[in-house]
Amino acid sequence: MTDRPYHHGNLRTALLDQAERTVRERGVQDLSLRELARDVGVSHGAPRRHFPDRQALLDALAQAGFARLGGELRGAADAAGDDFPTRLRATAAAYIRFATQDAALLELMFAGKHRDPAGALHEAADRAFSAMLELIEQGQADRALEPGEPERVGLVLLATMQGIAALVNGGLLEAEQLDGLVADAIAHFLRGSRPAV
Amino acid sequence: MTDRPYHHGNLRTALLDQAERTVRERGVQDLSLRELARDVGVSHGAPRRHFPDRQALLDALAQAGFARLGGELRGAADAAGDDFPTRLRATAAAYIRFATQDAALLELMFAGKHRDPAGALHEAADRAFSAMLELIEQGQADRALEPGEPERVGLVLLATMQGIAALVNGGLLEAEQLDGLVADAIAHFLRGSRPAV
DNA sequence: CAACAATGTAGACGATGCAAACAATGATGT
DNA sequence: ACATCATTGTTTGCATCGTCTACATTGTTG
Repeated sequence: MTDRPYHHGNLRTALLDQAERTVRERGVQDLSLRELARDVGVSHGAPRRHFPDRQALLDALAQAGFARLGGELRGAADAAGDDFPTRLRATAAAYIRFATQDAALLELMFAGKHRDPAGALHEAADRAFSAMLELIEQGQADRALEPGEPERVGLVLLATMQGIAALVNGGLLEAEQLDGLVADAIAHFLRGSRPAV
Repeated sequence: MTDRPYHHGNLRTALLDQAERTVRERGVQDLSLRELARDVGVSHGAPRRHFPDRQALLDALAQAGFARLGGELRGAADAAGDDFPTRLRATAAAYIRFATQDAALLELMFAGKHRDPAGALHEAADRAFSAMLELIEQGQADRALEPGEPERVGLVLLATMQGIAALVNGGLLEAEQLDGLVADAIAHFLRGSRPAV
């Protein structure tokens, strides 16, 4: 019919890219495999070769999202210098930025409807959050945080970030209140885990 | 055709009840208006009289969810006696219980895809969270929390709870770690907002 | 160059959300 | 009591979607 080549070349990544764009603009609900195929210029059955069903595509999207989030968290921390509180604030800001700019994607990552609970997606999440763990360890080494298992205190921090993201994305928090809330939360966190000298 | 009465009597609440059940058991994605109508024993066009489209039904579900959440938070606090930390822990436990038992509903409440950002749903959410605000005020009166705007410190607490819920529901946290994380988070919160006497 | 695997196409099926036309019931005013 | 009217369900139709199967094309490999 058309004169495009029979084989796309890299359909899989093209689909993922376009899917991420559509999810960001219109949400997960509005992501249609058929429309995706149309956007990429391929028949509606083609995506099936790379993603056996819709959920598989969503899982892959979530996994890629964790990879990107981890990179942005590390990048923010690295660019923030050596001072621990500064690094902490920068990492938190990066998390919130990701969460607000890719709200639907974040929702997808935390959807809990995935096919392989203990599989690749979980590993991708752990890799992303290891950036936070390393930050916690630095804080403990700098005696800004009390000693103890980094995982435990890291989870508290992660939960707070994720919760703030949920509030903003849910519309329960005005945009002007966002920065203040993040600052308050970080301050709370630092004071709450300051070692008893 | 069948011998059931032409008018259902209270279709709207019947639909909401069945919808809440289906959402709890199979998630929001699997909620179909047509199946809902079949379950309630009515033609597939009937729900349209009460909910013009699917999103309207979801909005109503979310709104009812906030009402129920608020009730459970208040109930837990009231049943916990007078001691502030005890009340705080009880309220947090109630929040987490709701969040884990009705994970999909909670996701719906925080979905941010609602039709009326500043409307009835927002008010329902505020009413629900006013239970937390009153708790904060008691904590300040008891000098367990530093003085200041209750909204600000309340948001930090709410975000932490919601974040923990997201982690569990997302499968990033094992069930055995849940109670410990909640305890850690509450401890952090109390220490982080203890007044400097 | 011939077999084979990988990749994309085409058509079908059942289910869904939404819309409009129609039917039955309940309420209201006189 | 009865006609009128709004409310509430029913039925039919349509476009879209996800998935499945049979088939076509391309790239690779022995």
